Amino acid sequence: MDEFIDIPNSKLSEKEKLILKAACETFSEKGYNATSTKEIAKMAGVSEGTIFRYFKTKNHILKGLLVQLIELVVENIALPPIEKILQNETNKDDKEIFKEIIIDRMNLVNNNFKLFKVIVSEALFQEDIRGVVYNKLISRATFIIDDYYEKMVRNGTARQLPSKIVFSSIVGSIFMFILKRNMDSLYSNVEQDDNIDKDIDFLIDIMFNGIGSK
Amino acid sequence: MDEFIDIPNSKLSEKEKLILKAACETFSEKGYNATSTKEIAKMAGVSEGTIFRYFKTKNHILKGLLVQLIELVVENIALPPIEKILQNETNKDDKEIFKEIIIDRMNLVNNNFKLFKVIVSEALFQEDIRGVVYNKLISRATFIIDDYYEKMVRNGTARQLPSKIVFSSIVGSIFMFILKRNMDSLYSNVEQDDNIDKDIDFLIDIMFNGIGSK
Amino acid sequence: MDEFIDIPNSKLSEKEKLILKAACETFSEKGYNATSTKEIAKMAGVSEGTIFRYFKTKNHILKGLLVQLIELVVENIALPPIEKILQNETNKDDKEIFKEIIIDRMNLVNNNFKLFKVIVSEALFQEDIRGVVYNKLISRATFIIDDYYEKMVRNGTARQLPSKIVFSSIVGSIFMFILKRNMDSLYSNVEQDDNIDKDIDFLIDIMFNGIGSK
Amino acid sequence: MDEFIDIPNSKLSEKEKLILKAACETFSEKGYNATSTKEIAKMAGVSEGTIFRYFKTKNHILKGLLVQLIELVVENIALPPIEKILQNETNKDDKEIFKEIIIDRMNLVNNNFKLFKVIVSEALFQEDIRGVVYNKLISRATFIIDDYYEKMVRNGTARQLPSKIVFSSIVGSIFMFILKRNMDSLYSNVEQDDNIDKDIDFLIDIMFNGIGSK
DNA sequence: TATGAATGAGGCTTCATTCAT
DNA sequence: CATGAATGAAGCCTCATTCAT
Repeated sequence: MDEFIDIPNSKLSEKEKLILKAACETFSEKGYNATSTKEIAKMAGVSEGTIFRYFKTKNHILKGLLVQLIELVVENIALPPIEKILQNETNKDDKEIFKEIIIDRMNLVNNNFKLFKVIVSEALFQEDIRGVVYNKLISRATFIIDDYYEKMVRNGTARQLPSKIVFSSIVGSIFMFILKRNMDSLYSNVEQDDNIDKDIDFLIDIMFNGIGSK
Repeated sequence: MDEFIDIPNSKLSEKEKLILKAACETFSEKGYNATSTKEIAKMAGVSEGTIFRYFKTKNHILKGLLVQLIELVVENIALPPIEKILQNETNKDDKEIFKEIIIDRMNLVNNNFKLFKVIVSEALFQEDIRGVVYNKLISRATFIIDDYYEKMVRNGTARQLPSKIVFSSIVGSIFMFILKRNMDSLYSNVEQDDNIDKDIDFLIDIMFNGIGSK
Repeated sequence: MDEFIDIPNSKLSEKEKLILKAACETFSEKGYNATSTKEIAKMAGVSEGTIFRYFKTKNHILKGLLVQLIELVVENIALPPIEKILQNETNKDDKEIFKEIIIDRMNLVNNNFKLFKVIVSEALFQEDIRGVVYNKLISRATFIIDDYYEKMVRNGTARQLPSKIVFSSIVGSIFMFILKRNMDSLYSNVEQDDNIDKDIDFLIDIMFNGIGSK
Repeated sequence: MDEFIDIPNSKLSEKEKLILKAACETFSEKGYNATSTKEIAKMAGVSEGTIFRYFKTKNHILKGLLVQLIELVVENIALPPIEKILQNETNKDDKEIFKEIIIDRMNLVNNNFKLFKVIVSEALFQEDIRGVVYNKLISRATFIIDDYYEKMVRNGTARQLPSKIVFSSIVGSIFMFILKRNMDSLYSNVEQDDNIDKDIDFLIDIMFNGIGSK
């Protein structure tokens, strides 16, 4: 329920990358089920038959994307900003570091928004995909956040609270922040004063100090 | 796609309700595309032909569900707790009221989780559904939250912040809180000390005061 | 390995009969694998989709034919001529009865030659089909022949020999007789003096008395 | 179909033999149509492309097997035992010679059972294959048997009967004898007292003297 | 000469939708 | 109104065959 997705040291061939890219594109536009292998083939610029040389099944393409996503996240999980925090040896303000992380993660999500969208949407209905997402990604993210939060508490920069609630607040806020930005840019016809840097400052401010007055 | 969704003051016939209920059930389990009309028919206990007497198209069933969702939310939008707040005349603590609202909304979501799941997952890929969701639900929710938040500011219980960031924080936190609870109950094999009441208190605490120490 | 072919009290619908007939026709001409369901559909005068309302799978069509064959044989297994012999109460000469049986069986085979051809050819390669053919048909036929032969021995009209060799001789002779007649009529361009009645007399003569002189 | 089968004095290259062997193996297991060229390639230990260097078409592989079969039979057709008979100069009993032939032929068939199976099964459906089988093999066998039988008649060891009926009896008996032995060994779970030598004696006994008492 | 990647036609099967009963 | 048989378009996938390397 988990290990049947083996994450190979996936050096993908050029063709495989082409196909996955095309699949990600079309899946994210029309959804997995509504996308035909013929469409993927056309977008990838290969014949339909070729797809099945590289992916036994249409569903295996999805799994391929999942593997990509996992690698992407895993590879990025121990990146500088987070290392810094875990090492906790800078003299930077906690909020400053937090901001770096948020920006870093936001970029990760934004740059791979389609990939996330495809995986999440299919995780809703495919048990095995869901299992992998939960075990490989969510539980890992939870662990990191918890670990980090714990450090903050020890450092005296955060107060003692149930970590799972803290998780919901932090991750939920960031997630919705990203999501809303994406949707607003699609739907809102009002021109936006898009000062993202300040926005993130506010977001962090709320995380640390809440919305309550003093 | 087909044509625009007109939200009738829909008094649904018994059969229509049966079908929508069955569709909601199966869609939420397998997804819209992966569900056949035959399955819906069987689960609803009607013939396949009957479905098409009430819904011109399979996609119209989905639209039917959307309409149901909208009515559900709209009907509940001016409910007592919110009224209280908007009237702002109680002597209750703001947090107390907030908690009531959260619990109320959480119940709404939990009781209709499948419906939400179906709509959200399809909104990801069907332009017209997405449009309706955004315009009828999200923008409305935004408006309400904004309005309420503004009151709090005026009352001096909240400090002045950009409302869209406040929205992300509040809605994101609550959303993730609900989502995580649902997922943990599915995947975590650790027995949970499920003290939801306290958890919500903490959630609100964080909203108002942040996670920062002092 | 045997019972998954359940022989229903197969009152076949008109459509099912049409499809099976068409399938038998095309299978026997081109073979099972080389026949497309589209061809069957066209020959049956129905749409391709219709086929799959009645037969879950292309292979189920074959199974359907097998069931037909079994019914055909089983229904015919206790027919008058054989009954007569088993009752053994006529004053007819054994050879006379034998001849009746052969003619009767030959007609059975000739009238359903295509059906036999299809089943036999597929039994060569499909394990489950082969199992059913062996258990339902061959072993049954063996039993009948053995039983009958034993009677002849008791009656003193046949001498004591190993029954399985007797089986090979009798069934093999008849089988090849039928087969050769069919093939000759296809390939031999010599006009045949087709005196089947006399031929059968000779065939039986050989069975009873061999080809040796005196 | 493609073109006529020319039976070259086929000295096959090593590769060709490998491919034909592999094809014979897989065809006999799964049937011609159900076997992919990729499977043949893998079993032959060559690449798929190589196959098509040696055989223009998948069907040409089958033809290649047919040629092999024909050579096999033709080469064996004038073998010592038969020569002996045709020369008719031994003092051995006719039955003795007959037995030798049967055993010899049986071995031929048994050793090349898969090849026979493949050819026969495809001859059922491929017109050109069938033609070759009939003209090159069956008519030739008929001729031999007829010739031999005629000699026996002249020698006084067999009585005068229509040769085509004699053919059916002899060939059918032997054929069924071999077939039944093969099937019984597959399906019968009863342990067999496999005294093949005696069995053949009985088979010949029946051929010469029939099953009738005295 | 040998390889195996690439192709695209075609096979089996599903399914939304229609319509006669 | 309700049914469910019929349809045929479209989907996923296989495979014989070609061809650049």
